[in-house]
Amino acid sequence: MTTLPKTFYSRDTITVAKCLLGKKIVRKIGKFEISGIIVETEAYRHRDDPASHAFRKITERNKAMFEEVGKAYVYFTYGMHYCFNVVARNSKFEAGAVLIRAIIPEKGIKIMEKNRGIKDIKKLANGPAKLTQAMRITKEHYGIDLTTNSKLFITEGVNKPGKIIASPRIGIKNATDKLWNFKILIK
DNA sequence: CCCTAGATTTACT
DNA sequence: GTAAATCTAGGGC
Repeated sequence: MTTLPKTFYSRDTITVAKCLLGKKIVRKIGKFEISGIIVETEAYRHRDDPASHAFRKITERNKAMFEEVGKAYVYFTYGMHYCFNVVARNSKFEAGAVLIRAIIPEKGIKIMEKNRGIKDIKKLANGPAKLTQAMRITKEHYGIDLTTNSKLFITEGVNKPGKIIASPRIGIKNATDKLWNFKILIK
């Protein structure tokens, strides 16, 4: 299982968002391993994307989106939730990231159930704040390099994602005409 | 099943 | 001060 390289993330943010579908997120906590297949993503870009955190200017919160591709951008919102993004962009943009919105749990399901406090597998990680809670991703992962980190990284998963469904992004008010939410149906 | 409201921190129109 | 890349519980149907 090889970790996805920097070159994977050095492409257009939207391309990376689509290509991340079907890939696998691996999280190691002590000797335990948690993993899941990515089934939904959203692309957030820079100057052409009013819905992006990076649209206006660089700030303390969004600065990771301007840093090296392949890093993690974790932000805190609604007073109680973390969301997990991967920095990705080509050379045309100064900033960009892909929000991981949902995964299908694979390994470590018992740990995820414990982290989430529920047992319904379908609801374990089917939302951006749910998967961070299930995998224990927090601010301490802000800015880590997913291409070199051994506790949290992304590898090849199922190779053929099949049909990709494009939709408007969720929970935003601007740029709802852009179909930058991508998902696949498993089974 | 669908809809509504509340939780609670951060960042800045 | 208020809106935010959200989730859950609870009530009505």
